[in-house]
Amino acid sequence: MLDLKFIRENPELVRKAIQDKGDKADLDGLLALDVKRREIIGEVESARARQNRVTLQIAEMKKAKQDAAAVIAEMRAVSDRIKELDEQLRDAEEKIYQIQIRIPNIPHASVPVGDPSHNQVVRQWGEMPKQDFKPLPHYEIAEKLGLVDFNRTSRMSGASFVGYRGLGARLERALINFMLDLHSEKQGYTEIAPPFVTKRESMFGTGQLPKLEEDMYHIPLDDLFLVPTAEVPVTNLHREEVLDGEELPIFYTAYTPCFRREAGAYGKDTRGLVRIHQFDKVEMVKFVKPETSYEEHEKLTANAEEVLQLLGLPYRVVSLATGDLSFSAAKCYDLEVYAMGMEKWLEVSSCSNFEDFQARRANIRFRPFKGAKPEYVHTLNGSGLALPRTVIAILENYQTDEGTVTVPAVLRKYMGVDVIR
RNA sequence: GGAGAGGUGCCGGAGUGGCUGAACGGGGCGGCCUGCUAAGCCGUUGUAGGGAGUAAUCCCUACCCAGGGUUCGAAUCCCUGCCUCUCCGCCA
Repeated sequence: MLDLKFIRENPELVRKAIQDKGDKADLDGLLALDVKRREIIGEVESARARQNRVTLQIAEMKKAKQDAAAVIAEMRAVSDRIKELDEQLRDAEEKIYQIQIRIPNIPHASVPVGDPSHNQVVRQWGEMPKQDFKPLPHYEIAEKLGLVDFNRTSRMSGASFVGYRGLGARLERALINFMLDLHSEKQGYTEIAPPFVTKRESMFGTGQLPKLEEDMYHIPLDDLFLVPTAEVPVTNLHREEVLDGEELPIFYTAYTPCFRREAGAYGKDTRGLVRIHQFDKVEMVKFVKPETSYEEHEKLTANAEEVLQLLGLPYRVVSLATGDLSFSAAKCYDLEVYAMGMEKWLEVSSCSNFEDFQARRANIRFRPFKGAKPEYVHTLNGSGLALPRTVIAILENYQTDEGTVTVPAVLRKYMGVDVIR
């Protein structure tokens, strides 16, 4: 969330951000309430100052065995007035807060302004795959090779739930291990194995709540949420902490399944593995000093790109326009892999810089040096990568005219086979 | 799941209704002193909000896990929540 003082001092900047992101937070309501709030504070604090003075007198009088009844009666009225004002203040602050937490982060100056049609392809990597036979879509390949149990798992858990079998299951596990190994051994990330459910506060910290509650799986009995991404548990690892400046930057990587209700997305991309309620993902999360966050953002994106490069999958990097940017992000690159069978670019990674937006919500700070005031860190995260669409690209781009799938070289040691047949 | 204990400043640890933003010890920082062995002495050491001033700064308010309540007045009493620890039970 944004700092209240910042909003007060830069209302036009905030207004533009709300507009550019296509949001409709009530900025004017907040500004009016803020004026009211400060009026109340002025009054209640002077009343309290008086109360503090008189209360000492009462103690003196009692010690001197004087009758304090009259003064106490007077103070009772003051006390009542303070309570009244306190209530008004609480009410105003709660209303302000409810608006404040719904104001989106401000896009960085380098982000293209406009709706998603203004997304910018900033670079492209790899050869577009070509075959002299008619490539099949992944769901047909998976069906023929017995890699995915579309029908049984739907019967068991509902539509858009998918389970893997045989070499399909092995491919899933191979990809997770390959990605975690790359991030932790070569790219300097510390591996985390977090819980797959979190409390409400953690979902709030990273910005999923309150806006996206209907997209989350919720366990009412314990008021817990299934994680929609490892970003939630891993970023919240340092919630309510003041980190030592020397610890920064902190790089984490984690595998989790991701649970998303995808409310409102029914009928879109329903075929195969493109959009499912539970999918595997390896995530990277960074906690950095503010002045380095944009440099770290580029590096994070490069780290995700390396996964695709090593897998030999062609992709492009898209800088999201303001209208496509998530609520919490200041800037975001999407990585889109090309899948030959579907003839589509599929989003497999979002690499975002949240600046201090999440850090303020989750209260994650650092002390730049000994004795200095704590400042908010900048948080970033990026998928490295989401598995199902990576699997789509592998199955489709590596298919042969014999109906088999060649295993990408880097995965062979994890798969134990060179060809899926 | 049952029973109990507890959450105080950077850390340890006092404090059970007014004089406590908080004793004492440690650490950090600043200074002094010193040839006697990683010593001694003195001082200092939180955050947030509101207001005044060009500013250094000053005034007020709040904060002893969080949120409510009782009271003229709460770190101290009551309620709720969160977290930690111990014992018992259950369990992969």
